[in-house]
Amino acid sequence: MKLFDEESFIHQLSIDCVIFGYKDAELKVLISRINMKQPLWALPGGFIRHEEGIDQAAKRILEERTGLKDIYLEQYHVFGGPNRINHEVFKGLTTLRDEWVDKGILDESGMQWLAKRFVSIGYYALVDINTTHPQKSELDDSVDWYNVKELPTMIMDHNDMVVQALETLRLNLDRKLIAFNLLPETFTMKEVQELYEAIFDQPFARNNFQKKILDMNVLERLEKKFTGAANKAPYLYRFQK
Amino acid sequence: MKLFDEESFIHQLSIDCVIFGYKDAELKVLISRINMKQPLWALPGGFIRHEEGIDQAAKRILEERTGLKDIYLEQYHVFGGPNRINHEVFKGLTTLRDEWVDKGILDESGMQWLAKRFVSIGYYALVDINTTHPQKSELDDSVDWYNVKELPTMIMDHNDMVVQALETLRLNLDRKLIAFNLLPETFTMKEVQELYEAIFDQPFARNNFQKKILDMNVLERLEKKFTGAANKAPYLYRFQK
DNA sequence: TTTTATTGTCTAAAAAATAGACAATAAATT
DNA sequence: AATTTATTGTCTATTTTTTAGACAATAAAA
Repeated sequence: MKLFDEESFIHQLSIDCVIFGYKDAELKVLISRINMKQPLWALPGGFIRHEEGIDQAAKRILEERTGLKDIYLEQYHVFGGPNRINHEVFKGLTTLRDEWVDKGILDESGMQWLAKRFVSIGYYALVDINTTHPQKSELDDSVDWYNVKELPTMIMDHNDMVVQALETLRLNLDRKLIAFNLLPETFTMKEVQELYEAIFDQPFARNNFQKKILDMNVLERLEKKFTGAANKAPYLYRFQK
Repeated sequence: MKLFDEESFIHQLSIDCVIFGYKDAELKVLISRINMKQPLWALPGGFIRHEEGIDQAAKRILEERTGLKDIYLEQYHVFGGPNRINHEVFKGLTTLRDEWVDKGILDESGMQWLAKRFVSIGYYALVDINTTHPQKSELDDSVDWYNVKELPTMIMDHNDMVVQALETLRLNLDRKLIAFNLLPETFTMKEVQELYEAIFDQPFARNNFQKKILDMNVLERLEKKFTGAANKAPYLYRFQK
């Protein structure tokens, strides 16, 4: 099967996904290492089919590249500089060309397509790492979580795409109540706070933070959690809305 | 000269501009009536050249379609439904086809291109109507200001594009200090307030509104304005930042 | 039994937003 | 010339929100 079937897709328009995850009090991003002779890191991305809407395309692309299903993605910015060309992948493909052409997954017109200048729509989402198990596709060597503060150098402007997605995330965190997507089914208030501190990369006052979150009126308080620690047991909360 | 030269542009990707203007305490939008047998209303839009960035393209398109120069446009949303096809304009073109093909401004491949499904990047801006004089292009019968509350029915999803642009405008008005673009060089506080009331479609308290605006520290107070009215003369202000 | 660490909540203080009041003023009215 | 009217600019009081400080409750360790 042809991997880059230029007939099926809108040309020169792509989608890239910034998937934030959270674990061990650290904010992470899902990044794939592309299956090439020399390693290339990139956000999970792809192209838009003629018969699908862009939101739908973003969902499909994310699933194809990472196996993640039913993730709510939100578009946040379009990246369209005049020379936005994927030199890195194109260079990698040329070294693989003969092998892949033989296998029938790449042909000349596919190569020409990928060498063009692309405009890319950035989408972002937040997921709970504990319940999310990315599966790499045949395009990639790996799909893994990287600490947002220690990202590898990615192709094109993908590092900048993450920076801008993070800005959008911070702006929308309270308004859209998306933070709770990053937490397990039940959680303590301390866990919520650590999550906020990871996302904003700054500390919050415990007393006022608790009040602010409870005043949102979207959390249900459950029983206390006996942690075995030498202190008062915290309540567990569940997100409801 | 060929009007729709499909070779020069990225296919299936367009830009549409929502230009807000303000006059007589009313918020207006710049809308063109396309030069067709039967009238079609549309936002000023166009396509992206291979060698230009999208922001640059938006500026060029706006100038080509309306004559407006040096307007700061900001992208706000991408519209990419699965069947986003410009039926209206295509239908209009078919009735003009023979005439235009004769003139050499349209050919078969141009028609095929325009019949495709398009993803459109929405841009918006604010301008001072008093110092802005839109000039229609040869594509259009007219380019005119319409009250945002009484817009004509436009092609495709252009009415929805305006709604979403207005939401973005309201969210960003204070943060980006764009309101003052809608006012003449010097203005009174009452004029600023009327502008805000037009944009938000709601009244503000005069005393507190004045305080809020002055606390932004971006206005310079000039001399008083002798209006000839039977009351205290208001100060004039100038935007400086 | 006392100590320690952490949680939940209360209150005080500070800051910001809202509402009410009034003096200043330019022209119209008397 | 004095008074009235309409509008502007600003001040203060009030309310609401945010921030900071304090302390009781609690589970286990000492």
